[in-house]
Amino acid sequence: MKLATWNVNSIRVRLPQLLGWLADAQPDVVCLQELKTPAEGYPRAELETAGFASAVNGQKTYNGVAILSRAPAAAAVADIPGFPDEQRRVIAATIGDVRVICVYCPNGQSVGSDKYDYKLRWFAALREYLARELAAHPRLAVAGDFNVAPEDRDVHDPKAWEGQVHVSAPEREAWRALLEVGLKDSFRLFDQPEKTFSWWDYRSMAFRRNAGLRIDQILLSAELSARCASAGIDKAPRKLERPSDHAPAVAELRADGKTADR
DNA sequence: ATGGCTACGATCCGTAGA
Repeated sequence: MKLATWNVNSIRVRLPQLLGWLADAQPDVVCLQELKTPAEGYPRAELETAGFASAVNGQKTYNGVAILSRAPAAAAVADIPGFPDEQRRVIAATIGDVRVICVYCPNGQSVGSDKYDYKLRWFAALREYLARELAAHPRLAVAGDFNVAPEDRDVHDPKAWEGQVHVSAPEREAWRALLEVGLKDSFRLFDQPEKTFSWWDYRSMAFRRNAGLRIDQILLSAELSARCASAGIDKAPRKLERPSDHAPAVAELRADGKTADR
């Protein structure tokens, strides 16, 4: 199973690029963030024609998430159960033998702001949700835009970013607390090229300067980590005309029953 | 130099993203 996550920054604007990337990259499951449309504006039919079912949690203008899958998705659950929130940031579904949770974590705006406090409360609620889900589903993947660069090597210029939102110590602790329930960052299961990022600012030619952050991740339970054959970032869509500011993160899982050679 | 770009929705600017 080839699993991906991509913050598309408007599904309607990015649909041609998404369809092109689905055809090129041939993923089996794709978590999408920042749809920026309610369910009625979601291009379900076009994606079905491309071979993908959709589990959608949409919202007008902001947020919005979906899980695309070639195989049917079962037991879809929207949002974080028990955490009242107007913002549509989470959708979960089971595809084959894997429970997939797609997340669009809050941005946080600036350290100390109301939105930053919301971000930390939101992460605490997500952690409790993931602990419950992991107990019920040992084959769990949590993929999305976490809006946290976990380590300095995930930041193009750690000095310039020091203490800022996306890298502040409380955010990194909140991100790390997600792993402590029993998840691993698939990207770090493998040697990776230095300065590999998943987001680049639209401004100041940031992509050309590779001035980015690695804030999009695919977290895997122990059972799925053992099945993970590769992980990386596909920068190709970021090079197109009118791109999303994010590139897809990808992880390949071996079929059940096979074990890693490593 | 505290800007720079993109998307949205309601206008011709404000909000938000990261």
